[in-house]
Amino acid sequence: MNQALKYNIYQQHCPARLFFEKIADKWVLLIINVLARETQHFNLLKKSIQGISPKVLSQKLKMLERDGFIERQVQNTSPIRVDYSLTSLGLEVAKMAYQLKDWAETNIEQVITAQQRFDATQTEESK
Amino acid sequence: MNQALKYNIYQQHCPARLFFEKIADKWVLLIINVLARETQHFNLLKKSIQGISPKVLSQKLKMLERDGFIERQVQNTSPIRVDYSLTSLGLEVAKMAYQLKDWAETNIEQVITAQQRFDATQTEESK
DNA sequence: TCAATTAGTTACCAATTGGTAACTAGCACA
DNA sequence: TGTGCTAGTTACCAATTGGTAACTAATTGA
Repeated sequence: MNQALKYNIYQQHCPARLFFEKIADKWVLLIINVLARETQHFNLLKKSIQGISPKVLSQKLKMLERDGFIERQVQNTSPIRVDYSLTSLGLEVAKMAYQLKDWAETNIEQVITAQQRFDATQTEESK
Repeated sequence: MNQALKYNIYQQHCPARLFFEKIADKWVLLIINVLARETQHFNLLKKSIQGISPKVLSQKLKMLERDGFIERQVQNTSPIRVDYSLTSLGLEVAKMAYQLKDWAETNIEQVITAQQRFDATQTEESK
């Protein structure tokens, strides 16, 4: 059976749609991008992703662990350290997350140009 | 100059980060996926993407047009019809949006399995 | 003249999301 | 015993996001 027929993100209550909504999230994609570089612990992640609060980071990590994208490993060091790393499933999402990140960083100038062009025609029209 | 050094999505106020946050959005990715199949007009888009309200659709389309991802063309039919289609810039994002959609639809079952496994260990622990 | 169709827009409200700051818990070191 | 470190959690509040329903505007055909 074709998966594409079974699950459809355009359908509001389809499990694939609900899941799609979860990964189409800035914090999730940023976290996955950081973990794709290397295993990190909580405070390092917080430092890497500027602007994320411990509350949100904790929530997203929990969700990502439950979904099977990341692995949480408590290290018996002192003070305690908890390592987060991508699973093989998470690594697959990381490829796409990286493409988005890379695209954003290399094409942002084109977007800014488009915005300026658009804004210029808008003020033109309102004359 | 290396673009990767100039723009960095991990930095909170970097233009690339702001832009990344805009495309890491479920409605945006759904709209782009629909338009990647074929040019559509407003009501067709609304029908295709179950659960989107006209307000949100209108807002996102305006943003996507300003950013240079889609083109808005008013057709001189009666009643009026407005066609939305991807630009070449939009087509690039569409490739990534499609990968995410496809991945979600084909791998959702693995995620559900992971969730069940996780939930089982959690109730185990709370005994 | 009135209903229908397309493409929105608007006001108002509800839900979700996220920030802040202070807190807990366990352990080590001075 | 008290301070510092890690890894969170919690309560409370603010901001953002989104839904609903009713509305506009232009045009066509009955």
